[in-house]
Amino acid sequence: MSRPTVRTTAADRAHVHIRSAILSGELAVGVMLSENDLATEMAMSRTPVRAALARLQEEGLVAIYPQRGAMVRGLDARELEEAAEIRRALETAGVAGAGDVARAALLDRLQDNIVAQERALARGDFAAFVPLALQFHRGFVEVGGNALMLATYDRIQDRQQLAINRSAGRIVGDPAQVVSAHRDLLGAAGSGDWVAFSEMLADHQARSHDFGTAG
Amino acid sequence: MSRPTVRTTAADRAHVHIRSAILSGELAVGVMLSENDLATEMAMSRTPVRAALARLQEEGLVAIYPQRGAMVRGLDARELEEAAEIRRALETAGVAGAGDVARAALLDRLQDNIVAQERALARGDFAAFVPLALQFHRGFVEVGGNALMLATYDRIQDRQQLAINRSAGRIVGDPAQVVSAHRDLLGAAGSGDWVAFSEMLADHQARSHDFGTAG
DNA sequence: AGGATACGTCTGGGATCCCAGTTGGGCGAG
DNA sequence: CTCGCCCAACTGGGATCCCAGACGTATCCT
Repeated sequence: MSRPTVRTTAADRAHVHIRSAILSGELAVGVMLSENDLATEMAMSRTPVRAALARLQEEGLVAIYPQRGAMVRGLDARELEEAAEIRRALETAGVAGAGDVARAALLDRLQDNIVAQERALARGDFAAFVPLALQFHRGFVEVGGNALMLATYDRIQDRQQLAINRSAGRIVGDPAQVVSAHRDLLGAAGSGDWVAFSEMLADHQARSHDFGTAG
Repeated sequence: MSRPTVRTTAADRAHVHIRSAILSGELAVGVMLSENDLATEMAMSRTPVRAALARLQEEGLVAIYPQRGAMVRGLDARELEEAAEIRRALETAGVAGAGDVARAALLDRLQDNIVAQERALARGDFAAFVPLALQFHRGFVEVGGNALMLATYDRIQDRQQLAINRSAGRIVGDPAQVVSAHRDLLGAAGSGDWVAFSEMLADHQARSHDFGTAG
């Protein structure tokens, strides 16, 4: 009954450790990361740390300068806008590619999600609202049933997480308007009108200054 | 005037080497890759080879089984279809996000490309046609001016390359019809009608059995 | 005093060594 | 002859060591 597959590799531990440190804002943008320091801090060799940094570089969270060090990468406004455009494309594609039954199931699920969003905003709990909003938007990709697309979306999505935590609760835009837009989006998605969905989403992203907040 | 930045790292060399070997079909799907063999073959240590394999795993070209080895990953029909759907979403988004001047410039460029496609097909030179077709489709993403989106597209695209080389010249669908579809796509893109573009592209992909061929 | 230079110390990249886990083949028992 | 077990030869993961390159600083010359 042993589970040999769960063997958590040190490189993975290093990866999630550094990653969460960056996303949580514990490691500020621009700080130089030393393989040595990270290794000693996590009580392991430099080898897994280097592997983790390489992965993080591919994910776009750090930039490795040869013979210089690794720096926590920030995202400029342009990059955030580009990420938003990609998410819009994928969410739209998800809605467009969804079958009727999947759409119906999505409607149920996200309707509950919206209620939770309203409750969170009503008590001013932004920390609870942000994950709900992210999950809400992700649902439109999930409904398409395209695993590769969902993985691509997630890859883009979590660099967004960085900017969100940077702005720390400072939500741009009227909360009520955001929830209202979410409701409209869900309506368009439920009826399968992906053209309208895409345009509403563009508007929604622009109004909530989506790059930098939860949208 | 020295260019110290061109210092090509051994890990990069290993990466492009293995990558091209896989994409060219030199390394068949399913074969096990040994870090030792690869290292000795390329006259380097296992360290850069391992880094390269890790990158290739993230790119989806190989699968690494712990304590077992790395296997060249194949793509099943479902994955190819999913990739096609993503490419469609991104090409559509590129067209939708393009400005007027960029679209006009694209029209010029791709018109020449289509002529080259016709010439290649006329002399039955599929080896020349495939890169042209890939470049053609990529143009719709380029025109959007979203660097991150283009990078995402490329990541998805080159796993397609694998399937293309697998089918080795066996183009499914009528060549004349393919070029005709390309011409229609360019027309829709030139007028900025991204909705029509998306639907035509879906049809085009389905007709040419896009997953597995050049499309 | 100002600037060019040389050196010490940091960085990451690569090589080598060691270890645990996996596997498949061979040998022995039934 | 067949089945099961055991061992030997692989695998990749991690640790350690060594190396070349990049900076910062101190120093020396002008």
